[in-house]
Amino acid sequence: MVDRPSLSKGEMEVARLLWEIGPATVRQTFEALPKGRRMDFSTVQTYLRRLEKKGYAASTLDGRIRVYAARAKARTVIRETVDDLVQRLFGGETFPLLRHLVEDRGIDSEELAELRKLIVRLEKEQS
Amino acid sequence: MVDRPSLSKGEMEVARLLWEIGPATVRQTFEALPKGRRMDFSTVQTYLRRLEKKGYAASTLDGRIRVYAARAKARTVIRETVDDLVQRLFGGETFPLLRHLVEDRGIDSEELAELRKLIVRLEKEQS
DNA sequence: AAGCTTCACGTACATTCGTACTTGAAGGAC
DNA sequence: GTCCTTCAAGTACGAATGTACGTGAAGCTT
Repeated sequence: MVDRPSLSKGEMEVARLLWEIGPATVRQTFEALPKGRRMDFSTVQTYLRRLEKKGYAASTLDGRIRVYAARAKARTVIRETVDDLVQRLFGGETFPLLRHLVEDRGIDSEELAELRKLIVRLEKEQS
Repeated sequence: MVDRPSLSKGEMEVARLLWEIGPATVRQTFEALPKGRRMDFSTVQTYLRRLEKKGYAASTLDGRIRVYAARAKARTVIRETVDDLVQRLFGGETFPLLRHLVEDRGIDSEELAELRKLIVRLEKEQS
């Protein structure tokens, strides 16, 4: 529907923070960065500005402080992003990515159980 | 190990073709593009050149024709790429991506069965 | 042998990206 | 009311990206 330019890697990180902590100031977003991920305050500011320009966020001034809120749903952006990746890296096939995830990277038994539940549910729905 | 600059989206598409069809000339790669994916011959050429420069491919001249071969394994590149995505878009958690794949996008019953087999096998291995 | 076709190779060029720094206003501390 | 801190907003700037075009040599066609 709305056609937005796609997110760059850096923008993605910041968008994720916005989804996680809800509407937030630059500083709050900055502080929500995963420890170990160093990024200048003003870099975060730039990303937020760019997110707004691209239509992924909206901001308002609260007094003299600007507050950013996500405008696109995480689910939607994830779908678009993963679609694109699947196209480019897997030629459009989803399953290889799925297989990669469960085979080639540590999935612990808890997640495995969780996944199994998911599958059982889906199998029921499909029958 | 080898530290390569990451692949851009366009480079990814072309790298995938190289993995798929094996060592290939620019033309062969060009012709392996999915129908519907228009890209100039010389754009493909540029991507192959850049893949080589980044260390993902190697080429040799066969007479006057240059032949490109993948140098990085698909599996490795996929791991790196997906790792990066998971970091940025999911804050490092793999499971949400997995859930997205099975829930939010059509997975048919055949794939579901396949996935189930995978899981059963992994559960055995883990126990 | 003259002309088309196909390459390799170099070059181009606007846009986006990552990553900030600067300036000036507003608030708070003392 | 002076100084320090914190913002917003503007600007910066080289590297990477998407997407080609130009040139000149080699080979193919007739």
